[in-house]
Amino acid sequence: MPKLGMEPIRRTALVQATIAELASKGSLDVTVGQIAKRAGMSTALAHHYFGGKDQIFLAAMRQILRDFGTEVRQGLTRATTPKARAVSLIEASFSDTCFSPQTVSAWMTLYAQAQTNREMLRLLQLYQRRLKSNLSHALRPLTDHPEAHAETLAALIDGLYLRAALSRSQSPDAARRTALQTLNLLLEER
Amino acid sequence: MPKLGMEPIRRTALVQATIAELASKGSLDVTVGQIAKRAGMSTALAHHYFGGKDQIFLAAMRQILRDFGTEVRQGLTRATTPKARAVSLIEASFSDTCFSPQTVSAWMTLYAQAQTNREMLRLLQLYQRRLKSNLSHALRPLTDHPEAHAETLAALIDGLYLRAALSRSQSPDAARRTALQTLNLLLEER
Amino acid sequence: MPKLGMEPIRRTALVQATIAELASKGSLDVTVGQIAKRAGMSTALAHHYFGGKDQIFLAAMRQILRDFGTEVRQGLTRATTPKARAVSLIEASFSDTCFSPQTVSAWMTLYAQAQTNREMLRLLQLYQRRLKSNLSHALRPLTDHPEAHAETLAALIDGLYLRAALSRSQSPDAARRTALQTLNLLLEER
Amino acid sequence: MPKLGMEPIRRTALVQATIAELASKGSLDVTVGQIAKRAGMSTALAHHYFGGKDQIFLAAMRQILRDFGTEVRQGLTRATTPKARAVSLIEASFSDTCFSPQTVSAWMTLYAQAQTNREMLRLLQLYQRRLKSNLSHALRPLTDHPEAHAETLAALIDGLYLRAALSRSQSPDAARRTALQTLNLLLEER
DNA sequence: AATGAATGAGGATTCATTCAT
DNA sequence: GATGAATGAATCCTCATTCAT
Repeated sequence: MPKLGMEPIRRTALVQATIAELASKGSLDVTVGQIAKRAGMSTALAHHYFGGKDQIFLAAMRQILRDFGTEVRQGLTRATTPKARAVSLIEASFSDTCFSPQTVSAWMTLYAQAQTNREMLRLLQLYQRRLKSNLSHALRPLTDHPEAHAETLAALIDGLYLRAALSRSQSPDAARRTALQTLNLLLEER
Repeated sequence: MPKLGMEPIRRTALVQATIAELASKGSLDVTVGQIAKRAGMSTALAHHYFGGKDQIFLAAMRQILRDFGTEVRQGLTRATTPKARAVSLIEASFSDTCFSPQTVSAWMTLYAQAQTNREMLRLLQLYQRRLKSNLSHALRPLTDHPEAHAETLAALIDGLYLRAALSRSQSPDAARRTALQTLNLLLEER
Repeated sequence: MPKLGMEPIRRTALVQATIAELASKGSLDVTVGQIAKRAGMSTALAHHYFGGKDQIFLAAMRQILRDFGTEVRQGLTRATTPKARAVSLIEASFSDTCFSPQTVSAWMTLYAQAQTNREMLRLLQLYQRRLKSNLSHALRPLTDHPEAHAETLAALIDGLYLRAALSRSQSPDAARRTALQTLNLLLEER
Repeated sequence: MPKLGMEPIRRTALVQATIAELASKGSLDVTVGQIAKRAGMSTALAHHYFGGKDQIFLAAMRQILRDFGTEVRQGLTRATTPKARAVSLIEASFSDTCFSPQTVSAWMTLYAQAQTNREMLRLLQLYQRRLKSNLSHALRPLTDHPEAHAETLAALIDGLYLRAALSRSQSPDAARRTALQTLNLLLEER
């Protein structure tokens, strides 16, 4: 019997390498060769396990979103009140990991690719729906317009993230504060 | 005898062609060859006038932002009250032209490129600063926190645009309404 | 304990798979991976039993010629007169099996490969000699020039086959009739 | 103005190089790189002028058929009687150039490719139709069955060529004689 | 001013084959 | 006997860029 069970190991390694390479290059211009090299294997093996560059990329994006989702869920678990749940969603969106180079790169990749790549678009929409649904669920006990406010907050979070991640005109911290203030404003409304 | 004054004509043609190509491809995968062909000249000439692909792209981005800026300024001119000025800024951000394929493509390009390309980043920051400054200027007579509210609105606009442009989970129209409602909310606050 | 007698089973399976794959692809562009998969084993095992792709192909060609040979012999057995023997040779050459996709593919492969592959050439020559020898043997009681006529008929059969197999400008049936008419003509000669 | 008119030169060079490479390799396994190198240019240029490997190959095949066609036409021009025309067609089919390595390779390529490549098939059919039509035209004054006899002779020519070209069991000369004898036989028939 | 010509460098992908288990 | 693992080498193709005219 041959060496067994390498597939998950290799796939994981490739996904990690993709994320790392994405971060170090800071752009989408990452070749399968670079990824494979970083993952310690031949390009042929990378293709063998993923079928193609697109799928490697997709797997990397999925991983990043999965990690983010885990963080979000942990925050929600710790929160005991509806308000605390909303706050935790905002804080997860501006955590340090969200601003690591690879995560920023990945998000920008996702935005750029979503225009042409069906799967990427689906992935992005999944995230967007989840954020909004989490927010509206948290806001339901607190306002008469949970849906509308969730939409506002979700968009605000994305916009603040974009500005903080790319232009540094605002620090992540300031972005988080702005989001929290808007949350308060939305809830105070009579 | 050489034709005189060709430079601005050629440059304009190339910029227009870049924007058009960006729109039709819906992605950054546009080659100099395609651009030059659409502009009715050789790739060599395109290089001659711009020096390289990056600079052609940059010029195209600049043009798009310039066009957007013009639209914004026209809206501001027509507005007679501070509130109307703020509304016009929002409306300009969700106008039809902003959602044309080429503009969406251009914005995503800008976000993606801003990570690695210094000039692209500068351009993006320029837009961001201008939007915020326009907003805060409009809000100044209306609120005690023009800066903070401008920041909030600017980010919200970007986030709503992103969602409306990419995922169609929201229509441009709904995005505009959300922004306007938030504007009202911010101004109603005592 | 090792399974015994697997070798012939595996080899047969691979040969059949090769022929099938040749047919479904309709060309020589068949990979060892595809063959092995169809045969239900790993590529490594295919190599283990055959040593290399060339030998797998060769074995497949041999099998096809062997099958054809069997058909020919059965036809000859059923024929009771010299003329009937000649007719049966012609009919075997234009039987349905000869025009099945895999057989056509195999013949073209053989012709193409014969230029560079010694074994393939030998195989082709074997077939050609056998056809001519079968024909001349059948014609011997019927004509003064069995060798010459056999050569003519053999070439005619190959040429008609080629035309019918590839271009469909002629149906297999028409090809057979043409060959039979020429046979008659050759025998009528005084 | 740039260096002009290179296109036909380059295309010709590539076609010649393809034919030469086909001959020296004796098989279809010829890469664009090898062809380009032999033609003294980069692979990129080869692609530039032809668009792809298939089209380079196709152009080479066309050239070979064109050359053959020219030879045929010259033979026909010199022939003064119908019989002489038929003879000249046969002789053109077994001329020395037809048996040069590159021509043989090209024919085998054509047969093999015709199965999958639409254009190659069309080319082959073109040749087959032309040969038959030339033959039937020549035979018309000489027999009551020009069509049938043309078909027989065309197929016989192809079959004899195949045997002479590949297996050397027969010399080109013997093949020609066999074809001529069959021609006589077909015309003597009452 | 303008361009056809030309290429080097690289990139995704494929595949026959080998090896350790 | 059997196979998953792994790869080197090759192939087609693309593209930004340069150059001579």
